[in-house]
Amino acid sequence: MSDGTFQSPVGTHDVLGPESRLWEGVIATFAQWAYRYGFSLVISPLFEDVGVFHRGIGEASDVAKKEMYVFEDRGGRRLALRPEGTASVVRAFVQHHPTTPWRAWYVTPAFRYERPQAGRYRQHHQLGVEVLGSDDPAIDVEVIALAERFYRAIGLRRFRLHVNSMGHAACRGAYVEVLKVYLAQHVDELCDEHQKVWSVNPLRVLDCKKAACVVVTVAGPQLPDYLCDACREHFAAVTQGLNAIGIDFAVAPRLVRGFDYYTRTTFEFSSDALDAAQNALGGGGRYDQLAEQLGGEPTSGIGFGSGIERLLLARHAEGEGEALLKRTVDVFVVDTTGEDLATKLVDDLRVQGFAVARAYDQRSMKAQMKLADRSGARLALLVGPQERARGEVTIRDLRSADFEQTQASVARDAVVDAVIQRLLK
RNA sequence: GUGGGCGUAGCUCAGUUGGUUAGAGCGCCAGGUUGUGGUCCUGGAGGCCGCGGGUUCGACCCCCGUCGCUCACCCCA
Repeated sequence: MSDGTFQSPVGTHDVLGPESRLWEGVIATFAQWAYRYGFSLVISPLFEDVGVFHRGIGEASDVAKKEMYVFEDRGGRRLALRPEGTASVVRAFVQHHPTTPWRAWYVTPAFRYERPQAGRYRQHHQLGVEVLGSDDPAIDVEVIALAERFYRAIGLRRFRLHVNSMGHAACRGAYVEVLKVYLAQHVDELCDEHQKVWSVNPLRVLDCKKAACVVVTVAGPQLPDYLCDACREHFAAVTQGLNAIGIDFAVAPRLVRGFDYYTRTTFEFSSDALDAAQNALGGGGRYDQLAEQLGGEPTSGIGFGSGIERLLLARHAEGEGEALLKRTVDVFVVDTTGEDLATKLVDDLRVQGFAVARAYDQRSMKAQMKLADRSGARLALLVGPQERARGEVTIRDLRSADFEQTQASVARDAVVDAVIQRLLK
């Protein structure tokens, strides 16, 4: 638009009411579940030294290579807007040395420069958790369980969980060598793109959805077969733990995630209600090298992140959540005295804990009643010249069919009690 | 980064082979009911037809450009 007005930049969006109610619900639910699992909120800057992300997520990854918002500030510092949540949190851990195991949750925008499409934005929003300072498989289980329980709590049902282990540096390294040899023998069978770039990061080929690559990799060496004893035992403990608490999952030997920092446990939740192009609800895994890569002591960690837009998209696709859109108030105050008696009445009721709305601009009784109806209020309180003269307020039940009978006037001093009695009985 | 579809009222959309005052539904405001919502009736406000240029006697309509939205590829959340 070039008519002198502005609009939100490409790939970004404003969320207004009533849709924002859905966001409130999702975030509040996550905060509640994170609290249950012992996590504390961490708030960290939206931008970091670009090195935090380069060293964290890997310079070869698509996100670091071509999707980051990098800029220089007035002091000549090279900064980047966060493309994901984990690297910043680990940087904060390294900087502040909190006691371990440290359990943090976050909700944050994330920025990636890419062409927007369904379920994909330049600014999207993630919520997630990180645990640093222990490699106990019980923690892997808890992190996965939190994600699963949270998804169910917001109403999702049609999703599945895939888990895998990527091993640690040594056993994954050994696997990558074997994979390279295998891929070298089958180069001409790969998809067009990977025929050229497979050797840069052979693990990426496992992630390729093209039929050609899938055929080759399914028949090739599988990562779980190359795990060292320690990693194998760790993974067995994770799957055993998931079984113990009744969480359904499937082992996906070819599941590797987009960021380089993952080790051992990796997992992804995908929605069956969404198209494959954007069915990833969230995922995560263990990153036992990341703290060290960011200059800290070797510290193992694990976390997961989930996109809020995706969660809402998936829930919508499942036909859930629409009922949450309707916001209502408890009481609507109608005042036609011209003396603003509503101001005190509204304040009294809000202090008592009620959600209260009123009309403004001296509108007619009829117009105010119409607003009262649309507000979804259970009760309307009417103050007009008659009530003012008698020191009363008329209470009307907006939900009852025979409102003529249930309408009653009470003394101004008794209004709060009357409302309490009608709404809390 | 590459390609397809689409830009008309706050929202969802009509708009005939190019023809002069651009429409509907919903929403909003007011009145019918001089103090009473949910139904109904009547009226009203609200549009540089995304923006710029071109063709034409004449453009919402055709052409070019541009910006934006959207979908797909890639990758992800």
